Amino acid sequence: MQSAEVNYILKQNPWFASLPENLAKQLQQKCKIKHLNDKQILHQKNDMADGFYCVLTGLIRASNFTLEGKELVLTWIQSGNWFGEISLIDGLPRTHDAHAEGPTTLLMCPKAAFDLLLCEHNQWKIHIMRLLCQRVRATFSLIDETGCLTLKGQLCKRLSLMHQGIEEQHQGTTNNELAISQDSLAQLIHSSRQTVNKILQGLQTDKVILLRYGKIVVLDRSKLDELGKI
Amino acid sequence: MQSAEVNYILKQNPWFASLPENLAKQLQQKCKIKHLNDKQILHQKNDMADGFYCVLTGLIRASNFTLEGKELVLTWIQSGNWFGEISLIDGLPRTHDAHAEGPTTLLMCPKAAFDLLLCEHNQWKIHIMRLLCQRVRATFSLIDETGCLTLKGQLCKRLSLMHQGIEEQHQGTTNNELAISQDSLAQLIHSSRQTVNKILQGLQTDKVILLRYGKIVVLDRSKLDELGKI
DNA sequence: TACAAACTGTCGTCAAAGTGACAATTGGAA
DNA sequence: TTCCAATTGTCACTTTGACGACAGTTTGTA
Repeated sequence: MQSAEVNYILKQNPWFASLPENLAKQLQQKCKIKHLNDKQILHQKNDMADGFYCVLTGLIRASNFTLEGKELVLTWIQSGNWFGEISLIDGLPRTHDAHAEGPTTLLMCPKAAFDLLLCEHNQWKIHIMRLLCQRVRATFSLIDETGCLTLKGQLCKRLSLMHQGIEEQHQGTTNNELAISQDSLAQLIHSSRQTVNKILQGLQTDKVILLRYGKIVVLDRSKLDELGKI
Repeated sequence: MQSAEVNYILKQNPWFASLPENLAKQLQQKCKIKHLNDKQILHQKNDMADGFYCVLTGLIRASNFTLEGKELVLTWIQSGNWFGEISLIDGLPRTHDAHAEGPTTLLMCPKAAFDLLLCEHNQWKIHIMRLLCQRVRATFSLIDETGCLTLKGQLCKRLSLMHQGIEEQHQGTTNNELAISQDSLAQLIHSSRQTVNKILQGLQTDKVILLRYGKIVVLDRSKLDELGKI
């Protein structure tokens, strides 16, 4: 992967973009690229932290498992987003499993390097605090969504967020396609494939999306936004 | 309220107890005591942050409202727990309404003092980061609970946590009573009073709790823990 | 002691959504 | 080109739990 490409992806992320030039460079210099195949495990819940990550291409699925073995997806992490800081900071184990959803490329800043940054450059602490605040706010939003919205609302919200995430990365050249099966979507909102199918067909009838094999074409994101508003 | 009393309450909280002596003293010196009546509002969602708080006695209910006006309770904050740091750090508005549940006493560290601490004493940043990590982990737990557990499981988990919180504060002298209506419990787990009533009566039949007017007597917390395990 | 407000117990009804089953479609790999 | 696995579409069945209604109980207060 070209360095310019990596730079472009990183800069699309608001948190990274807000870093002072020198800090951004420091972090990037400590990172190495890591490739994962589809379904490959990055780490499991209760593993000790080995590094701080950023998704470059592909997706990371963060999930837990219930006692009965059902997978409970927390979220998908799209390109440009950093994750894994919690365990690095508090020294406790990982909160979730992390699997690659499709072939995925990551940046990885190893734990030792991360600790050194945090310890040697006091400026870093304030930016990590900001990242943590974003994490808390995003997680609160998730709770609000599941509490306030119907399944249709939750689905629209997620579709909208994913579409937005893709748009930010492929400025201008977006084809409005989300490569995702209805099965996976169901997992994401803790629902069933059949229910998701029914909702999606309703949205197709209303000309908000088009359904294709293994993907969804977004026709009207503002409508999705509206239906997913809290 | 006696200073010794305040000290005792503060020291029961793991985060505060983990602070170095000098930092704990600094924070405490900047704080003033604030009283709230039952149902009084501390702050509302979207207010700007005015300070960092700790519950001394009583309870704070953190909640949001849906578009239709239904209250969505995130959690109750029990004595010894600090809150309100998110908005102070990222400068964005409050994430939730905060109401007093019963007559409540707080410690308040005003925003200006908090900012000064954070800016002048570098040690503080690491402790605030730890607090933020705890917040994220607690919020993840909440999501896991709602996703994994049946309503009965969620209810048991919450009862267990509340009982534990009370026990920590009143060491030895606990009477095992949780002063809480079934209505409020229903709000806490986003359910209905009638359903909560049915579950609680099942638990009473199994001799896990006793039901009283406006309160619940915990007979067997280990059983509650077990039923609320993920 | 009487009264009102808050709380609890219980029932029937109804809508939302999980589940199993099975057929049809699509796309990639041999 | 053929075949297989993944995905989609659809239906009937069942469970869960929300909600309205109403009666009974407890508590504080006048």
